[in-house]
Parts: sequence; C-alpha cells; structure tokens
Amino acid sequence: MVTLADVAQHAGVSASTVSYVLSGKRSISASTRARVERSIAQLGYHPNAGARALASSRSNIIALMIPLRTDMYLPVMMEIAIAVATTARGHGYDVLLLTGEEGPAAVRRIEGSALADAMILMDVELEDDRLPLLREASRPGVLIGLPADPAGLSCVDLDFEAAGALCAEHLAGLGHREIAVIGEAAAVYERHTGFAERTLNGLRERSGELGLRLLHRPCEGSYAAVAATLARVYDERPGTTAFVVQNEAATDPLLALLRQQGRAVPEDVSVMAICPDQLAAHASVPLTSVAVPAQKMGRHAVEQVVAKLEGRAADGVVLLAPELTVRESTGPRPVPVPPVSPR
Amino acid sequence: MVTLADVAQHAGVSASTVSYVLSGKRSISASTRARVERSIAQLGYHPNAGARALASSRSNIIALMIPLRTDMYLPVMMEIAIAVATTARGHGYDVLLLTGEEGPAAVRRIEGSALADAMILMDVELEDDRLPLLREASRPGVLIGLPADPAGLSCVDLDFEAAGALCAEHLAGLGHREIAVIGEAAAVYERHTGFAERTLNGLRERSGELGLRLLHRPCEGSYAAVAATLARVYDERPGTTAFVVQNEAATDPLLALLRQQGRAVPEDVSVMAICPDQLAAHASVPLTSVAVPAQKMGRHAVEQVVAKLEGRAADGVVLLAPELTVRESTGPRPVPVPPVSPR
DNA sequence: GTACTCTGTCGAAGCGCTTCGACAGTTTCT
DNA sequence: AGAAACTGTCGAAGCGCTTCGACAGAGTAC
Repeated sequence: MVTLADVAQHAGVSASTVSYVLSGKRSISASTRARVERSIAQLGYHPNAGARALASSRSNIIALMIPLRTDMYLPVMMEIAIAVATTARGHGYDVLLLTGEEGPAAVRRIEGSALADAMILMDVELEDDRLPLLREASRPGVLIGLPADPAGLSCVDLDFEAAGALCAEHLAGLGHREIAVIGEAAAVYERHTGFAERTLNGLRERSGELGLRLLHRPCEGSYAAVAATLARVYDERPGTTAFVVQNEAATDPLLALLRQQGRAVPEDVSVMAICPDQLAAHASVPLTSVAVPAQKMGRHAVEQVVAKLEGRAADGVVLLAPELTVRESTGPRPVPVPPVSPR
Repeated sequence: MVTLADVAQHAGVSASTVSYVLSGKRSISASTRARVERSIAQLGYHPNAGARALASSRSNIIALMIPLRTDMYLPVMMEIAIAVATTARGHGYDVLLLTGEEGPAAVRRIEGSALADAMILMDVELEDDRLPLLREASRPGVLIGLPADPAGLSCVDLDFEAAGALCAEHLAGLGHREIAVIGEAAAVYERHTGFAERTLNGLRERSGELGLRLLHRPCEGSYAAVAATLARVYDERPGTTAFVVQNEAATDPLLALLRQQGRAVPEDVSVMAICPDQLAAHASVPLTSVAVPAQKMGRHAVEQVVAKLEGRAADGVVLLAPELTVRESTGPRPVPVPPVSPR
C-alpha cells in the first residue's frame, strides 16, 4: 500500500507538500508540482479514503436512498440511480446506495457516522418520516420528489401538475371532450407519494377550464388489471375518446386491448402517456407522451447537492418543465357516427 | 458530534473498553457492557466511519459495479442491486454504487484507496478488462456472470445452459419439432456477455439430442423489431410451432403480434420465456418461463463476498439451477391441418 | 539599506478509532 | 499456600491524512 509519505520521500519533499499538490489549497512551484505528480504516477498512489475522511471530515460520498419496493417503476429508479452515480463521479463523489428499508434510521446513521457528506432521497412521501431528521441534519439533503412541506429542504421533480395540464390541453386541442385517466396502482395513491396526485390535480384543473369530462381510475400494470379497468371505463363513459396513462406498465396492455377490440389508435381513440421517452417511442404505436426525465432529475439532484456542499446554493424547489412529444397515438376526436336509424 | 471518548467518559470507563464493547473482541463484564450500552443509546453515538476504516483497515463497504448501458434489462439490474444492498446491510455492510463507465480504473481506485473491502461486478464480459486487476487485487471480488476464464475468481450466475436445455426439453415433451428462439439484441451477442450464448448452447445441444429444429434470431425489444423478426421466422420456417424468448422487452410485442395474426397461444403456437417471474406472470398470456432469479443472484453474491472477507470461503463458480414454471402459454403441438385438397 | 510583503515549503498536531501489551484482581490447580 | 491461568480493564501507539503556524528566501517599497 503506497502512502503519502512514500510519495513524499520518493519526490524528496515533505508530506504536507504532497498533500497541497493534491488539494491545491496552497501554491506550489511548478517544478515541485511536476516532481510530485511524477512520483504519484510512478508509484500508483491513491489517497486512503478513510484517512482522508478522518482528517478532513469530508468523505466525498453522497448517499442515495432508493425505495425498496420491488413492485413499481423500477426502470425509472434505475435510470435516476445511474444518472446520480455518473454525475456524482464527475464531481469527484462516490455514491452510497441505501434502500428505503432502514427508513429514518438510515438518515441518523449516515449523519452520525459521517459516512456520507450529503444525501439524496428518492420516492419521497408527502409526510415522510425522514424529513424532520433531514432538516436538522448538519449535512445537506436533496429530495427527488415533492413532500407536502418542502420548507428547509431542496427538492427536484418533474412539474407533474403542469404535465397533467399539458395532457389536457393537447387532447382538448384535438377536440376530445371525454377522457379517461389510467393511473398508477391504488397503492401509489395510498402511499401519498404525491406525484400521482399532482398529475391528477393538473389534469382536473385544466380539464375544468377547457370543458373536458375526466374519469380517473387507478390501475395495476398487469394485463388483466388493465382489461378490467378498460371495460369499466367504457361501461361508465361510452363516449370516451382519449386516454391518459400514468403507469408505465399499463401502456402496452392498453394498446393491445384496444387493438383487440377493434379500436384503432389514433383514428378511433387517442392514447397519451406520462412515461420515459424511450418507452413511449418503442410502444406498438409510438406514443404521444410527456416525458418523465429520469436522467435529468438525477443530474439536477447531484448538482444541487454539490452546490450546497460548496456553499453556493440554498434550499429550494426545482420543478422541471414537462415536455410533450407528439408521436402517432393521438389524433383528432373521431366524428361520432350517427346511429343508423331503423326505418 | 459524539465520539468514543464522550461515551467512555459518560460511562466512566476507558475508550478502549467502549471499543471492545462495540466489537466484542475481548470479554467485558455484563455490568460494564450494560453501562456502556446505555451511554451509547443516551448519547446517540455512531462510530465515525472514516476513523474506523483508518484504524482497522476495513471500511465495511462493498462496491457494486453496475453497467452504464441504459438500453437493456434495467429491471433485472435494479432488482439485483436492491437485493445486494439489502443483503449487505444485513451483514453490516454498506454498498457503494459504481457504474461501468470508469471500467478497470474503478477497480484500481477502489483497491488503492481502500474505499471498499470487496467488489461485486455485474455485466461481466467473457474477456473482461477488469478481471486481471481483480485477480491481483488484495480484496475479494465476486462476479455476477461468468467470464471465459473464471480461474481465481468467484462467480454467481444462473446456469443459462441448463435453462436453455430445460426449454428444449419442455417443448420437445409437448411434441414440438420446430422452434424459434427470439434472442437478445445483436449488440448483446457482440459484447460477448456470455449468458446469451450459453443459453443458445444449451438450447442447441439439447435440441440436437431431442431432434428439434432450431432457428435463432437476435432481436431488439421494440415492437417494430419483433414484428420484423417474426415475419422473417415464419417466412423461413413456416412450420414453427413454438417460440423461446430471451429478451424481456420482446415478450409483450410477440404475444400481441401473434394474437393479431390470428394465432392463438397456446393452441396454435407455444411461447416460453427466460425472464424474471414477475414479468412472465403478468404478461397478456401468463408465460411458461424459466426464471432469471435476480434477487437470489444478488443475495448469493453478497454472501459469497462476505464469506470471503471472513476467510471462510474460497473461489468458485456457483451456477444456480434454473426453474421452469409452467403457465398458460405452452401446450401440445397443434395437429397440422391437411390442406383441403381442391377437387 | 531597512522594513515589509509574498511565495513556497516544512514540521507537528490531531482527526476518532482499533489493538497490543500490561496489569490488578480473581479463580483454579496442586 | 504458592504457582498458574484467567478476566476485565486501561494506557498508549499508531492508522494516513489535512491543516495550521512558522519560516527562509526572494521581491518590492521607500
């Protein structure tokens, strides 16, 4: 194991000089710097993380807490996690992966042990147990999601209200009057993760202004569940001409079922989704969608957290503006065919 | 920040005694232990991770290197990652998340900086750059996957050859004679990640023994790609009566397309998949499948790595036996309808 | 030429923990 | 009763690094 002292000896300088070369916190003459850098390279020196953390009280680690739930939108979580890890590395940080399992105790543990310099929390609920602890913590934290009370915290999320509104506008603009929302599984609403409710609020409000009739049904992602929900929708609102889907797993089954029922998309019925772009683009009918920008969210969260660590950012909520991409699954409202009058 | 010394003073003992209470490496009288433990609880003490790592040269961190590729089987990766994190926590370890981006340099960095005590690598290629470094490293490593030469390394993976064989057996047992394999995207084969090739080997070998005709086509997961592949298959082998799918994303499109073409599953054509159980169970036709046991793999990898850290395990390859679950998508080979002879 | 300011380097202290050897006090053996 | 073996606790050293104050030497100001 190569140590700072080894490098110092090899370069013929003192240990502190090597340290200053590494950190840049004091000026070093060009010749000394070069000599030290050569020694570092030759010896293959890497600073010991523990010693560094102990001496500087900075671990250069960011903790990322992901939900444990294995039932839901894993791809989005994974994309965020990868974006977080990649961005963090770019800023010289490593990422510690925590699962939601430990709950608030994890926050305390990280804080107490100085394992990480900061935390990023995913899957935040409206009244999350971890938030009070995070507010008191001496280390910065950033949420991906939006709790009921974001005071004293930094948050990054998609503006789901605006996303909902955007959907309503798009469909209203195409002349639709009755639309159905295929939502997340009921459990998601019960957990009050917020994003689903916010989408719904946005949809409802804008729909009201635009004179759309809205029907919302939570729905599991399985084929059978989508089939049941669809049947119910047409039963309750036969005049439905457009769907908004906010459940990644439900889009494919929905398209398959509509096709099976002889309803052409978008000629007979329009479908739009709130989901990652990749998914929308690869569906059996490329879907008009509002993107869930997983990568961007991960990147923003890290940048926010790093900014706070460097003391050049305050708390605040960042809501990313939703972007609508029109693909092939939405079209004008079909002209209602007048029933053939029996003569 | 509460330190060991604070606890010691509060409990009226020396620092070393507190340390021994924590580690259990020397015997401590029951009364002292109780007193110390009460102080720890009262003060809310957490050992400083950096100091601990420095003094003991063990960080209690396991590094997990996941692929950066955002194109492929993210859910499986995520499931493994979550299982790794959960299991590791159960053994007192935290997990550091690295992306494949850094490549071999990451191995060197972890080794040099003593950031982690051990590494788990995912998405291992047959001739992986990281392996030589890992073999020389002083810290144990475990691969999830199977490289060309596993000598000097520990590996955990599904026995994909056996999985392939199992598929062939199942279909042969139902009387099928011509089967088509819808494989992973061509890029996966080109990358030589191994698992796809191994599956194919298993399928080929057993098919040969059982007199099955096999057709293999790599295929992207998008709807359009599956449609093209399917058309090609029926063009080249009109007598195909069963499909084996090894590409999570392709199953749904395949089922939808078959339905669309008026081919009933399993009456007219059988479909089986190699994919996580959850996915198979929720498809539009519940799929007979060989499970990819993501969680089990993650758990095994951690247990192996912990065993090595504790000096009670050697290198070795663990191939998990595949398990076939018969659901509703496979049935006996349809009786060929003799063409109606024109009279 | 004296007084001052910079610049570049060094030595030493100390971060909070683990661990080794020492040792007082108690048991057990003979 | 004395030797031998434990038990339970303590003090001190040291893990590899950062950082503070000190200081020699060079440059600048008057």
